Amino acid sequence: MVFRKKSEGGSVVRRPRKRRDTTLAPVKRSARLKKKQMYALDLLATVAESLSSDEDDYSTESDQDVAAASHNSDRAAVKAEQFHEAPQLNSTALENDCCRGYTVGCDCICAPLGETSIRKTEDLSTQNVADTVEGSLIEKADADNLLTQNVADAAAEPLIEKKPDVFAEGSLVSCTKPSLLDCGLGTIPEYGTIGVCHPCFPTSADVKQVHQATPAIIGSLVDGNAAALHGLVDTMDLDIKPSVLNSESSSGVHLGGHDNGHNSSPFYPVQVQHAADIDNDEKSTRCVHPSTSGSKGGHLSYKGDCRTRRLLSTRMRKAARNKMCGELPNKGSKFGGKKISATRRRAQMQRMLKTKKVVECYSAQPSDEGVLTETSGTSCSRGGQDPTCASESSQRKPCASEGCNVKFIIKSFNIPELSIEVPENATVGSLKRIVMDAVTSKIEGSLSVSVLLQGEIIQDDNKTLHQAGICHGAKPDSIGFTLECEAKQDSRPSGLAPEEMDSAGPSVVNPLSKIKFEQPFISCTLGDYPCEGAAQVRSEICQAIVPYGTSNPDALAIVPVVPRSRQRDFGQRRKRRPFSVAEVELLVEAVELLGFGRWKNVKNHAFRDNEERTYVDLKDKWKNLVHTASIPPQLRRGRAIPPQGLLDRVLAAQAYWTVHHAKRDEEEGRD
DNA sequence: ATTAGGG
DNA sequence: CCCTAAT
Repeated sequence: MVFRKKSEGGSVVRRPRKRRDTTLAPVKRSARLKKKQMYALDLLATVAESLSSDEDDYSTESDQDVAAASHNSDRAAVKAEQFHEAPQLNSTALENDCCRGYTVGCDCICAPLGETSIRKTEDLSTQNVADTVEGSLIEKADADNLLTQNVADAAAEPLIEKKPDVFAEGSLVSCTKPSLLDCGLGTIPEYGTIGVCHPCFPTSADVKQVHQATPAIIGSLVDGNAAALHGLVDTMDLDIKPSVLNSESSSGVHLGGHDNGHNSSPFYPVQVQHAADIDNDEKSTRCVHPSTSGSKGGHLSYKGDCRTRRLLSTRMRKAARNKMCGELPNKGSKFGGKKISATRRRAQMQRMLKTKKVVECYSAQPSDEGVLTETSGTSCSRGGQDPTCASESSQRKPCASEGCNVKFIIKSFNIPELSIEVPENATVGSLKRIVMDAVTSKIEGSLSVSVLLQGEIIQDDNKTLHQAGICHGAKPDSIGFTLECEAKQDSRPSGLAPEEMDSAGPSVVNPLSKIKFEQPFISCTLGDYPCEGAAQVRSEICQAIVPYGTSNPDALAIVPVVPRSRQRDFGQRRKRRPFSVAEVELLVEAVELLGFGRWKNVKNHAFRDNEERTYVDLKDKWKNLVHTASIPPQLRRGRAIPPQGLLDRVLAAQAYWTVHHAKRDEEEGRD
């Protein structure tokens, strides 16, 4: 619903489904308009139709939803604001403070509560786990939020309690810097790749074969909460770089749950995705480091700052817009009347493909019968208590095997990058400990979870899913989650959602509940929904933690979701490289000579050899220079402000060429 | 591919 | 710096 409103906010009539409400150039506009209006009518009709059908669904279901949801939380008591804009990232156990954010990818599969009773394995210990799970869940059966915590606990605890294994990068797990990978861990000149995995569940025979993509099962029987789910964390890649290189410091930690088909829970619907899924064009290794995929060495840094978040969300929105455009491939020709459409749309499609990879790999692919069957059973059993289920079931589209049971899947989540300094004489053991500490210190923080619909973050926590537009009508890739890990800064779990705080009370803080996984919550809550949507978490990495680990090899092989190509790092941008004074001087010189506006010439004249600076950069820089120069010095902010003399030249050149351009234009106008 | 301009 | 529109 949210996105609908947004889309309606634009000029729907004139340009339905247009990505953006931008102004057309005055010229040619009228010419295009007729054609466009005709198309617009068609599209509008289509949109209206779909909207009205959706509305019907809502009208019949919303009341029940509200009723169903009311037991969950006091709507009035819950604050809407749930996002933490100022994550604290500096609490790593390491002295190194240049944490950029490491990435943890996870495949989290949600398990409806009832599923815990389903066991397909004879494995005794697995069964024990199931028992434990069942027990723990029964205790809290009616609190969906608690299940959420359980999942989070399960995912988090192994990280905290288990020791990582370290292995050199030759193993399956991932290279981060392909070009630098040839160095062994011991002699790392610049980067080493360290895999961190959790020791397998005791009953797992595959523990030692991490490099063969054997999933390590993490889980704990000790704690009832944690036992609720089994996380699989199989790999974590970590780039370690000497501090000397801090300027480029980028360490990536990848917690990759992985899956080779060797593990999925017999009693949970598990959808696992290969590590290589995301970057299947990366041959045998998956390069998960954010910096690998960027051009010019840009890093995807999750610094947790507002800007980054804003950037990410912006991009997600845009990606969503792109997707929406892409949803009408056969209608693309309708836009053909616009000349620019062809190339631009193609470019958009390319971008879209890049960003959409994530989406695609999140689309639950119920490739396996057993798993999904279990899912359906649970959903329905759960739904039985809920009137919503029945009504929705009747309305749900008949969808083969998956029925209403495709759950939300969190493929991965990002946590702040971690930079680790390790003395050369460090032992493997100490390295493991360091990595472990670093990771756990991050994980121990909290997860900030955002729910995205069509790329838009749904802010209102009190909305029912239907109200939020999350319903069976939603496209599988329309639902997304962002999980951002925030380092623990104080004892209070900042990642807790307001309602969680409300229900648990500030004084009752289960240490294991600090990490909040929204996804299981959604899965369970939505179990009654005929939701087909698979949740997606945007990140450049695709998996890591797979709960409900099991040693059942069959279950895992089931769901190899193979993405088309390596995912573009979402939100990645070029590494910021402030102009040096020398560069500014060059630029000023060039502009003094050539004038502003012909940036290609300026580039060729002064920055020909500087690959880093494009003419667009120069243009931008000039713009900024003019702005800087035009404001009083007291108001100037920033580290490297060019000397006043240079700024004066900027203003002079700007003034000169402005006049010059004006004269020229005037003359041209006369001619 | 360039240029311009908003964010 | 990014993104988009216009050329």
